[in-house]
Amino acid sequence: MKLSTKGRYGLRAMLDIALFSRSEPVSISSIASRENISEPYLEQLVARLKKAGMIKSRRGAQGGYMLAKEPEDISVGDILRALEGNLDAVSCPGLKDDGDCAGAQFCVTKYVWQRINESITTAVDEMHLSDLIRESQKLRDADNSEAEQDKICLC
Amino acid sequence: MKLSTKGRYGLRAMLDIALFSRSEPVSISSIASRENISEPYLEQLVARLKKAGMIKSRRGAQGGYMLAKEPEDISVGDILRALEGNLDAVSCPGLKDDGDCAGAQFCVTKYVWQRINESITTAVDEMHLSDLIRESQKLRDADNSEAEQDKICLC
DNA sequence: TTGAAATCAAAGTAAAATAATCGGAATTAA
DNA sequence: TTAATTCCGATTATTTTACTTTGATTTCAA
Repeated sequence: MKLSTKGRYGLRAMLDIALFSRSEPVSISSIASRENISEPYLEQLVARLKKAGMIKSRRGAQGGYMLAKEPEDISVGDILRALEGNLDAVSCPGLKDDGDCAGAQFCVTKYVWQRINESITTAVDEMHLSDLIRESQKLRDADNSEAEQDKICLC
Repeated sequence: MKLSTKGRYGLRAMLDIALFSRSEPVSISSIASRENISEPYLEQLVARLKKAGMIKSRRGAQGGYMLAKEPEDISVGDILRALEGNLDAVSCPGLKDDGDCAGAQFCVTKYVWQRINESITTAVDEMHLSDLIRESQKLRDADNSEAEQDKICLC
């Protein structure tokens, strides 16, 4: 029932790209050092995000990654699904119309799984990258100290 | 992000006990054969449920398990937590007041994890064993066929 | 034109979590 | 007493996760 590092690191990477690729693409190595993720592992995550069409790349020197869509058109659910696959807590065939489950007719627990799945889906799909960017700005604005903003959270 | 068999089998076992231990306790072996779960594995699950105080046992011949509380006082969340442990999708120290996370001050993703965790908690805590019993009755009442009610769902 | 900077791709590995299995001791109703 | 049952701890097998490794390909810039 845990979100793996794929989802956690990947969402941070996505936000990093959103924040730092305004004019120029950002390289894997710069994301990796800012976010404290190993470069080769980050490569895999970024590959999934690209395959899902939410970032685009420029190869070669001075290359890197940037968003492929507007931040308000990228939901947290899109990002997590690209990284983790289906987010359903239970993938129950009885929940699909065409699903073949011998006992679906008398199955009660399927309603439980459905309710849990729906609550997760609703939560992740109503948050967007644009919300995170805005929230991030707010936190930095509120901070009037000389605090080291380089201390990062690994969640 | 998946619920393991512990949670899935365990909830079915719990509902089985609720439905079949009205007068006499039900044995591991009878639950196992009805629900199609291996006996030794089911033992482990039932041990967790007992430790959490939601079922009680009678040892020896004719022994078995029965509910330790009223079905309306047992939430699906209680059951799943007894089996799976904490249901939080991300256990982020920055979310707790006393949690020490160097970067919590500028962490934005923690709001995402919090929102997901809350949605799961709300969903599982508002469903109770009594709801499942009622739903189960409804399905059987609605069924006027001679259908084999022994075909079970493994979810 | 050439070398460095980068993405791209696929395979391999170590550790952890999950899902069981197994053997036997303790308890109790008949 | 005996058969049925819970209880308990240890062990093993399988799967998933979290990386690492290797090497190729593309592109820019000096």
